[in-house]
Amino acid sequence: MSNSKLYKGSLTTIILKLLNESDKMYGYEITQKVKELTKGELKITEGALYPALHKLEAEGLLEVEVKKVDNRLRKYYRLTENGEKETVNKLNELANYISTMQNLVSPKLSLE
Amino acid sequence: MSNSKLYKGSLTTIILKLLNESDKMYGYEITQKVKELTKGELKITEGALYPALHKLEAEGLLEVEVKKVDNRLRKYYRLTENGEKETVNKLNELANYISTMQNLVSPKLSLE
DNA sequence: AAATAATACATAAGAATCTTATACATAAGA
DNA sequence: TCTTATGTATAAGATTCTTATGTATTATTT
Repeated sequence: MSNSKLYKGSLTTIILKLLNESDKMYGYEITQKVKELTKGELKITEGALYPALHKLEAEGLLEVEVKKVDNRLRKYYRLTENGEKETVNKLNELANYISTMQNLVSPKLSLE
Repeated sequence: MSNSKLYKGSLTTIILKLLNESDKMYGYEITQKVKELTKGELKITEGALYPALHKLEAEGLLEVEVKKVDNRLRKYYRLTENGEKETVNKLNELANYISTMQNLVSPKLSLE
């Protein structure tokens, strides 16, 4: 995803949030969207993406619709009801993470 | 560390930053400090911490000083010169990560 | 006095997530 | 024609963490 290890664990959050905005998306589209939105900072590899999508589907957070476009296969994913709930959870977790980490690394206001 | 998977990959950054502030610390002290600073949000387990410290030492980012206090062993860690440089890198990576993720998940300002 | 919690370190098996490599297939561009 | 782009998929290996276990001393509680 990036040379930084911090992105480890973030992929699910990213997928859910993008699907929450875009209604339905297919895998390759997600990789391109992320590359575009982050101006190349973050590149989702297929080896990470597809297993993640399959897992989310298996967990009932995503549902699939297969389409053939230009004689090529596309698997469109969209959030299920549980998927929408989980999106809220994941976004809260991200906000918490950011807050906690900022608190940990920001120079403390010293009272001495 | 937490029920949230987002913390995966953050431990090194946390350790380096704490040592950057506190000059020298020992492992158990780090776990307590993190618990205190995050008000219990984040608990560093020994199974994660000690291997991480050993790895940082092996990489030459930390150096160790063993002391006996109250007949109990303490291994004080402090940043080496390279460790200080790497701390800067890690903090930049964190700032980048936060910025990128906020950009990804924040509702976009639509121009349409 | 005895049991438990706290302090202090360590490692090993397994889970989870990602990288890297490979595979297949079609369409578009050089 | 060869490479790049589009599109999905999996498998081996690396990395990081969880959970469990082990050892040892000191402090606290029962």
